[in-house]
Amino acid sequence: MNAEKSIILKGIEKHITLSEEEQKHFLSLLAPVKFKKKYPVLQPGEIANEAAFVVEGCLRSYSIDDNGFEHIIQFAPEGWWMTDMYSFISQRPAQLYIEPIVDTEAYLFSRKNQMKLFDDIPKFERYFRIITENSLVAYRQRVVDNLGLNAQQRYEQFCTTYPTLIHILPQQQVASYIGVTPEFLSKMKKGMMRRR
Amino acid sequence: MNAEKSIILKGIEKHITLSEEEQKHFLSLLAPVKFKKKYPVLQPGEIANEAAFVVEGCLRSYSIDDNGFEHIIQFAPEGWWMTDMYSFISQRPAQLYIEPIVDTEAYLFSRKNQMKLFDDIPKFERYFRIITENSLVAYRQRVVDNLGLNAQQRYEQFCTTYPTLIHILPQQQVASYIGVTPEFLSKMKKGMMRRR
DNA sequence: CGTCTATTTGAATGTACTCAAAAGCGGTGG
DNA sequence: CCACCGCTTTTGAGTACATTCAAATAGACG
Repeated sequence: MNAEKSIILKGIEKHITLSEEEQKHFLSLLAPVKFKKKYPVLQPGEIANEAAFVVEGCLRSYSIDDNGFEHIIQFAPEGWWMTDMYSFISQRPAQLYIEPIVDTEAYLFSRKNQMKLFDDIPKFERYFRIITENSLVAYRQRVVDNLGLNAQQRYEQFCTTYPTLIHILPQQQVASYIGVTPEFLSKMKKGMMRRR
Repeated sequence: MNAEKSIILKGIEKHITLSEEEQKHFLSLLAPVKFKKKYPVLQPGEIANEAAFVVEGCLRSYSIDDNGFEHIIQFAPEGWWMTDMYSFISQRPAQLYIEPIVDTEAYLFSRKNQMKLFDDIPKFERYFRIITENSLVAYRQRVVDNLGLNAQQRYEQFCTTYPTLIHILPQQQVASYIGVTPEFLSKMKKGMMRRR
């Protein structure tokens, strides 16, 4: 058991307690992978057989609309899970792209292994229930913000929610996440400067 | 066990198998309630101690933004669960309003009972994991739609997703859900008529 | 019926987008 | 070390989609 793997166990042990045995068993179901920046981890139409737990780097998921514009749905920095949840749970064709924004190390965990794990060690069902609940709340907040905030407020919200990412990401990707054009985000920031 | 209660068991038995005993035990944790239209089931600041399973009627959850505008986050017709998930799982003050759009019958299920049930009958953890996964996917789709579709497309999306609700709801609530003003929705529909 | 609320309509306005071009920035190779 | 290339960000003018506000009309309910 190497040092990297323990980061995922730390996250799990916040929610459930595992024996040595159980830890080992779980880790044996993970496949370590390294993705180069921009490697197409998942594309619409493919099946998301795995979820990825990010150990180092950062993944993003995004959709492309009728006019060819990208819309970023989620970022997954270290310690976060990423998948196309729709495809992962239904094993139907994915709707999203998943792509590293920098060189990224992750563990892949297959739906098949997950299902088996739930039967073998029911405690894991609890862990995934909890992180799914949390993720649900995050998406709901996003809906609330998209409906109730203007572009300026969504940008401020983003800065407080992802204080780290804001320095790492190209502005276009921030724009894509909050739902404005890169040009407009640029103008907005200029406007914010003036006012202080 | 009355006829009404079986609708909730039917939903559950799509995902897990329960003995007579277990069914009875679960039902004993539910508190039947009747809400008159517009009764304030939950308000921001309160704690969502319970989730509600709708047996008859329909609930809605919504937020109110800085300018006093309502934004509908979710509808829960018969057979759906409704709560302020953020408050329910964290037991912190809610951010949403929950309100019946018509007289509504429901079962209340407390977080406390849920936690205990998970320990007593772990199978239930699976049921709630699954419906949380599904709900997560629905929210994610909403985010994708909000970012990638224009008002017209969001309206069409709504009509195909909630073909039943469209006839029941006042148009303002449809407008509030898809994120436009009632005036604009009205104009949009007129525009759609013309084109055919 | 009459009142209250929901919907429609229109004109003026605003927020954010489009398109085009210029400026900035980082990496790479001569 | 600097020149050049590609990519990101900025800037500006014109435009579009959706909102605002006000008023008229239609519907629902007691």
